[in-house]
Amino acid sequence: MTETKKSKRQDILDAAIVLFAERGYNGTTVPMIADAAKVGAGTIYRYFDHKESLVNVLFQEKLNALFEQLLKDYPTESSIREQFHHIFESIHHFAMEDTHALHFIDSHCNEIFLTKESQELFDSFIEYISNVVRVGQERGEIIVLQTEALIGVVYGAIVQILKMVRAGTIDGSSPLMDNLEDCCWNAIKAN
Amino acid sequence: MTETKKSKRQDILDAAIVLFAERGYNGTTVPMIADAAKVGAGTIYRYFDHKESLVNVLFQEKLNALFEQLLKDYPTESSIREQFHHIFESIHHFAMEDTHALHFIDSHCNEIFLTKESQELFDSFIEYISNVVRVGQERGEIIVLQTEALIGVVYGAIVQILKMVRAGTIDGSSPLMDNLEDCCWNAIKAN
Amino acid sequence: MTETKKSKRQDILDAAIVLFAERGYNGTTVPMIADAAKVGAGTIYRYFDHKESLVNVLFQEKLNALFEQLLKDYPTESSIREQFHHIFESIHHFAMEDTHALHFIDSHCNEIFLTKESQELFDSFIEYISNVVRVGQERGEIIVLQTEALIGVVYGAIVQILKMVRAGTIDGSSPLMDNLEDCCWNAIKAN
Amino acid sequence: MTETKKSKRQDILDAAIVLFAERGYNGTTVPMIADAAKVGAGTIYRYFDHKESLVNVLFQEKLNALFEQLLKDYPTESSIREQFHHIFESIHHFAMEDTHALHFIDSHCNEIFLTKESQELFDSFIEYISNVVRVGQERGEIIVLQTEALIGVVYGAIVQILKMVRAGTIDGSSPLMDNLEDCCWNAIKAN
DNA sequence: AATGAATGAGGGTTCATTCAT
DNA sequence: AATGAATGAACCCTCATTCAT
Repeated sequence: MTETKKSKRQDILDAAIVLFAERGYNGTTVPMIADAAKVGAGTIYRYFDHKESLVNVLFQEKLNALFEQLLKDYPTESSIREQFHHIFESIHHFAMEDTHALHFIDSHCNEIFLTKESQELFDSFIEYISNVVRVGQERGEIIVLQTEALIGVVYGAIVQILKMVRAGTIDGSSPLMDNLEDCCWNAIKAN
Repeated sequence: MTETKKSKRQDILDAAIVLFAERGYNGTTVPMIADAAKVGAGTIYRYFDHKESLVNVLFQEKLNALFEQLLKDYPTESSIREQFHHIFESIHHFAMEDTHALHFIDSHCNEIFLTKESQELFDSFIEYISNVVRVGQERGEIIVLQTEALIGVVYGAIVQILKMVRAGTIDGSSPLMDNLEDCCWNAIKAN
Repeated sequence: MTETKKSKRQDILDAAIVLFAERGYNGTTVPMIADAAKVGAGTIYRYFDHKESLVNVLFQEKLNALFEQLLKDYPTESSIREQFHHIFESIHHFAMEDTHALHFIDSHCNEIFLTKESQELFDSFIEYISNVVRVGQERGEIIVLQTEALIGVVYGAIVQILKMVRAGTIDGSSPLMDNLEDCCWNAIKAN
Repeated sequence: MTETKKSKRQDILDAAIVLFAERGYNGTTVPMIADAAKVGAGTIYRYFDHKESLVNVLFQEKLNALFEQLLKDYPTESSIREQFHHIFESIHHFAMEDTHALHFIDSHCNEIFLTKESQELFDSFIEYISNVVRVGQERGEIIVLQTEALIGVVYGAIVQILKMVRAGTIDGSSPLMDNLEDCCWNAIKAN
């Protein structure tokens, strides 16, 4: 066959993330995933111990991909504003390339079926950004308020924007997104 | 009995919102709700046609409550900045009074089991705020960018902040919240 | 309704023991039990945590019933021969009253899904008979050979006889059974 | 390779009997057998039509082996007591050589998945012994009671003894086993 | 000949919903 | 009006069997 022949495992992951993003973990049944992935229901269990295992693998894989995007060409030596630009752009880029991943991560990051490992990975992602904010505060580029709160403002704004891009409410291309980055920065910049 | 004797219906709604907020609609079973409400499982069906009906009633009641909070003493004649303050404060107040409601609304507002009516109510809520932003843009108080995008920034930021307050990550009392309101405003104010 | 109205729980147990005796635990499905008991499959789970729980409850209930039969009017002061008679008769009586119970006990007593409690109950049953044999050996009524081995001979013989009665191969009524009791006794009596 | 290289077919049978004896037919999965036999799951289906076919082949092969053991050097001309000795010894020998076979046969001889052929082979085995008992009765060496019942006593006793040997409860070596043979004989001998 | 990935029917179990009490 | 026992459809998962390699 000349069809794109990814592995079944990947087919399953690809089908699952769409459904999890759209319907949530508990609203998605294993047969739904099997149908969407065009595999038998039993096949899913050759690659994943159980449904929870699948969602955790997916969560970690996507979060790692986001993390890699973030760390790629990270401008360690630049100003915090430029680092902020890099972060915003990375997340934006990630959301554009993998339409469902960011929404999936955001809507599942507090669920009780996430393993400790999944939760810690998410925490380390937040921690990474927290450090940038902290340094920005020390350097006087970012206002001095409880760091977590500032993360909340920016994280909430970015994720919501990208949810809207995904929903088609707003357009995810260049001029608007650059302006929205400025908006987010303005929320936390000093002065 | 001298206990607070609200109606069974209210007991059910009160129990359900906590569970829906914490575990999601699909992660919450009807027996769970019945137990938490201290009623028989069958009793729920005397007040609600089915589980979907219950979640829609809850969604609309809570959203209407939020809406009422918003409209109460709304400063129609004031500056957009002052209107923004009112909106921020209203949502904040709502979230403080009813710990689970805002998170419940936000985490369920895109679910497929919401009726058209529920969705339209949510849309009208967003539309109400959109109009404020639009007027602000006309008056030169708010930057001129696609209105929906600005709503997204502010809505995303506020909801995330209040989720963190709920989780105990940040403190929801006065000085910090006032500053965070400024942050949100800075994100969209003109110049 | 004027039908015999035992509890559903008892209906389930009554249906299950027949199936377990005839097809074994693993050869019996929960729907089979539900059909035979004329209850919904879900009803079984109102009374038993899971299938393993059901089989253990059944095992212990039946073994306790056998034990009670054994202890009822037990001739503590009589000769070992008379005690042997009582034991044989008790097991025989038990097997006649509850056609499937003895075969069920015997065919499941070594299964891995039995809980420690079930196993210990069975051990205590065997131990009870062992003590009789031991005393018989001390009194010179029973030959001196490893006690467990003698138990094996008699237990194996009795159970096999009663399996055959159950299968219709032999008749379980008085004259024959008395003679078979003598056979079993002759196997272990002194001289 | 210098390893004992029996056929795959034999590897499968050897693995299967251990599992069937320990876990029962329904408690044993085909992948379990494949793993234990160190063959692919599919390979089993090159040698056996399906799982039922495998268990029937095994049942018949083992029963034939037992039968052969029994017929080897059978003392046709000797006294019934000597024939009894031969039978007891043959079964004992068989059980010592092939630890799981006798238990497998006994625990599966009434199962519904046995083919008519398997059942008839088992019946013919019992019938063979029955004839010995019958002649013994005619010759006045064995008590006159329903033949099947006497078979039950002796068969049940022997099988139970050998199960206990297998379980390690009693020792299967000479002095004890000879005494147990006497026990069994005493159960059915005339006078 | 041999494999083991793939399948889907059917297993044990849960749960939204009904209904006799 | 209120209950919770009862139900059976549908859940997650297993496993006998097939088949491309």
